[in-house]
Amino acid sequence: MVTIYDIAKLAGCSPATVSKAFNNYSSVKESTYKKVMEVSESLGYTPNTNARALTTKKTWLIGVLFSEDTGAGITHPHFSEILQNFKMRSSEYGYDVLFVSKQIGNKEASYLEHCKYRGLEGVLLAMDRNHVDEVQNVISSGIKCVSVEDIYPDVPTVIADYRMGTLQALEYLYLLGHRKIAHIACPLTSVAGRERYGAYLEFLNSKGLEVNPKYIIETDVFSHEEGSKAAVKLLQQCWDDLPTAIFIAYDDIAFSAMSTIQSQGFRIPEDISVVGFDNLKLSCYMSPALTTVHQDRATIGRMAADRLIQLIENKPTEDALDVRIPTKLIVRNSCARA
Amino acid sequence: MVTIYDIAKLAGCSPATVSKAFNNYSSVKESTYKKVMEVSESLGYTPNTNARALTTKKTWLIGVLFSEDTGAGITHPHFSEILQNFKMRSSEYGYDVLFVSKQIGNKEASYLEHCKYRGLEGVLLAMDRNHVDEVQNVISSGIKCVSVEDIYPDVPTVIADYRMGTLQALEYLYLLGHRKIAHIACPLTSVAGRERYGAYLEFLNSKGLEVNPKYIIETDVFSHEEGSKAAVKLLQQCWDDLPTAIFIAYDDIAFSAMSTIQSQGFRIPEDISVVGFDNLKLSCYMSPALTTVHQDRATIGRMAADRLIQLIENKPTEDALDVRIPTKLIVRNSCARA
DNA sequence: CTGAAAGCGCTAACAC
DNA sequence: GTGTTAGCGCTTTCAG
Repeated sequence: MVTIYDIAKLAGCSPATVSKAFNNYSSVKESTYKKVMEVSESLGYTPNTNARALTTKKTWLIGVLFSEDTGAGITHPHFSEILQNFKMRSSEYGYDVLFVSKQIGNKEASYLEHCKYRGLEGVLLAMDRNHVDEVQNVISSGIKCVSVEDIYPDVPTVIADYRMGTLQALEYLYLLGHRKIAHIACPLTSVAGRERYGAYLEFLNSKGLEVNPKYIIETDVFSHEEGSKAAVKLLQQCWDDLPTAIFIAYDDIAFSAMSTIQSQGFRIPEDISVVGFDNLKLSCYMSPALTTVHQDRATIGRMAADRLIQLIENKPTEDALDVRIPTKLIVRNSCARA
Repeated sequence: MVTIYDIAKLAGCSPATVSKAFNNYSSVKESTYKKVMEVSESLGYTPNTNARALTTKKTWLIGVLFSEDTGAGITHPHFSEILQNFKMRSSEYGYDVLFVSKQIGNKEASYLEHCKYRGLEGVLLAMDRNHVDEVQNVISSGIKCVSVEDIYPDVPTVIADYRMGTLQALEYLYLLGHRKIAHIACPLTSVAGRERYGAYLEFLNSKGLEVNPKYIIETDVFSHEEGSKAAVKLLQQCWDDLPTAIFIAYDDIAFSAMSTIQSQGFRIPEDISVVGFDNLKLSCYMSPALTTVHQDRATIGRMAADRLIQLIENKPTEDALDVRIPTKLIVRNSCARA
């Protein structure tokens, strides 16, 4: 391994000067800077982060904390896109991204221990409620955090404006004349589930529509399978007074719900209109193409990185603690006039 | 920050002993071991990787190299699932997973420089051909590598058996009586594209079927949009002699191709049968549900981790350089008798 | 079984 | 402008 000592020797200067050259100290003379760079180039020198971090206490390392349950986490198209953008933005600032784990060597460890072990300067939180306590420990430890999935007290949050999106979807259905609008909610343990459900109730209220409990189905997990189950249940429990439209809180669930509804002999949108939420890539290839609420995951990922790094570097910000990214209704073919 | 010195003082022993305790040296007396653990527990001690790595030269760090072009990389459902499993398996062995980037602090760097900078012990390769030279540099540097996407000389590879999968798909169509089988290939710059296309030709040959160039469409990128374009082109160029079945080398492309074919007035499977490849989660929610070739991404991810860590730890292996994971045909509703 | 001491590669005062 | 020196937190001989 090439070190600054090797370079110092060949460049005819001290290790300290080499270090300074690499850290762009203005005091280093132009000519010695060049000499140093020349030599290190020829030796194929790369600085060693571990040594650097040991003295500076700066690791340039950010952790990401994702659920690892099947179907969740980075496997989920929503999060993978956020992660991708988060990673790219972090890199631009010079920070590297590491998966937080529960393992140190061959020992089980807590998330917090792992974060400390690696000297993570900040952590992106994208965990479900299944591990709140552990996550709360990380937050309480003082490590800088930003969340893109759940809401924790005092932790900056970058999430799509779920209320806005829900209202956009429902307003659209309302304009098409729908008054009997059902709702298939995603798990109410999630912010997405709660806020979309809350906005649904708010909307009905604001329009003076009655809240029919039979029109509301709550799913247990974020998964395709749930959609079929929910659709079956919905149709069953209001067979005598079917809704004319369904607002489904999550595209992935909408896909399977649609397919189930169709297999029960209903036409979409002629018999029942459907609006989803998320605008997953495939929603346009459903038949009919799904009308849904788009959320801007690229912006979420990038902005989460911006905020986290602001925090890490103690930069002032004017952003609110809870930042909401505007949504947009994407109209396709899954809705018709009532 | 709590260090071994703090612990040594309180536990009434030397820092060296603390270190030994934490590294499970058998020479440490049971009672002092307990004392050390007790104290470090109460102080909330966590060892510091940077210091550790500096002396041991072992970072317990593995890099993952993914394409960052839109639609590729971890955003791609295929890779995100591989990555998820790779990460989980690596953690079990005590290795942490870091994204390789092209940035060191605020300086642009090569992948190799970044790997050296972070002291990565191994790298998972999942890059497209757009950056072969850079990837080749990493490989040549001696850093241990395993590929799940492309094939590089002397680099262990864990990929699904694309030939097997293709043959399964085509054999099935053949049994249904299809003789005019078209092929929409994914980019031939990829192993997936080449091998599936190659197996397609091999199959036609083996059955004594004529290769009709009009029945073959090559797409340029892995994306939904390509599917529509390819479908339009295919239908156009063999309007007077349509195929009765299409083998589409990639589900994502199949989704949009199907939707385009249907919008042109053809029924699937009555007029045209379709088989895809990959068994993406959503293939069962297409209408009709897509018959496709399943590849076992969980196994690929896990096995890639196993192999990489074997390499890192110089463990002997009996695995071939190029490991192929068996595929399975998943029969749904997109094919009918010819 | 335990401890002293050297050193991993680098940075940061402080002298010069 | 440049060099000397100490030290970051840990592991690892080697004595004892």
